Amino acid sequence: MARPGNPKEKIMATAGRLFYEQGYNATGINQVLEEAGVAKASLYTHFGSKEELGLAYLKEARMQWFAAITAVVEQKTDPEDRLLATFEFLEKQLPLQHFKGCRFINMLAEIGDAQPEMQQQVLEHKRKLRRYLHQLLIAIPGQAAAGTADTIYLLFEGAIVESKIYKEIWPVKTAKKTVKRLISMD
Amino acid sequence: MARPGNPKEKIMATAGRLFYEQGYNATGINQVLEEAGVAKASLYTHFGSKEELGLAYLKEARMQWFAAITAVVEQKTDPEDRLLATFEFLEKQLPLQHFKGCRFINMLAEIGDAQPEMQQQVLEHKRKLRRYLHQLLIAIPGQAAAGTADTIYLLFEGAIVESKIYKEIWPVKTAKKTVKRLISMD
DNA sequence: ATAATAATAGACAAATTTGTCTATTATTAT
DNA sequence: ATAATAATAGACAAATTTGTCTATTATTAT
Repeated sequence: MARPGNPKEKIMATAGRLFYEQGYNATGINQVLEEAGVAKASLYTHFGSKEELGLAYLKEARMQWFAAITAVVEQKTDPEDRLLATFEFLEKQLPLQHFKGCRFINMLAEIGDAQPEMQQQVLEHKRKLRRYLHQLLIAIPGQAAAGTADTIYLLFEGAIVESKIYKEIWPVKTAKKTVKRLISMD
Repeated sequence: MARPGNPKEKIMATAGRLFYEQGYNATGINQVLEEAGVAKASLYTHFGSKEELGLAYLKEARMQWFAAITAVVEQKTDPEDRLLATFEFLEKQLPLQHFKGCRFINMLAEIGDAQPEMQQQVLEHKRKLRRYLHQLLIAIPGQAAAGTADTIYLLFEGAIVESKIYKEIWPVKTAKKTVKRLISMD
């Protein structure tokens, strides 16, 4: 079961996969260790506890998620195409991940007020996404934004969550269609 | 810790509260028993396992949730008011529940493909909600529906999820405003 | 009143979970 | 080459988890 990379990276990769596939609480540290092919002490020297591993997971996921979505958006030059590319990102990504939904929303459902740092990571991730969509919208000439940016944000988030529930892509397509309609209204 | 009702009802009430507040996996059977003031054997005669209790919880929650939302909708007679009343239901309900979000989406984040019956309950709950919103929309004269009903559904769901993340009510207000705008377009 | 049923307290088991610690081996830097 | 550092295997502990079982008590129906 040896995997490429140093023990810390192996733990991060395996935990990232298992937390997403099975959930944070349903994944034991022993399974992570076993599938990563790494000694238990390595986990506790690099991360102090399971909770810190969970926090590291969220931080890593934030970075990777934004890297992935911006990479797709930056392939486009037209402002409208750039906004719509965020939904095309979902259309490609969600089926590839077997409609497991959003890592952050999933984690938030599992943790409580006893883990404020994790809650904070989720909140900051979503704030950043909200700002990002807002920026993409106001880059389109003649878009006053106002409530429209938040509507787009709600549709984006709704699309992720519902495609998880139905394990179908129509929520993303519907959201994208509505966004097109909204930005052609003003 | 004696609570009103027979043991089965006490377990349902306590599990319903704890699963929602703490999450399903984070809530042990012993805590449910202790807070319900009920013997362990009572749980295992009425429900065969924790998983069956989880399933009963979802079924009960489905019933109660629809009873609550339809009660609010049925106070209105004007079709447009009836559709908007669903968002007013959220505006009232979510803060009262301290923005814990949707019981079904929360549960879905915790369970995997090993619990298909629970997944099915979530799916059927959401299908029913989707149909319900569709019906409320097409009752408004001059509404062709088409994709609009699903857009409203996505905004409704997005509003629940995001108000949980931000612990603020603006997502519901934004969603409601957009729905008003959408139905006055055609 | 009495018999049948339901519920209780709580011991117990088996498995699992997070986390620590030790002795040994491998890797890296000088 | 050698010393310092990193990683390993795995025993061990303490707590927790789900679930079973027993002997006793309370409730309900006749």
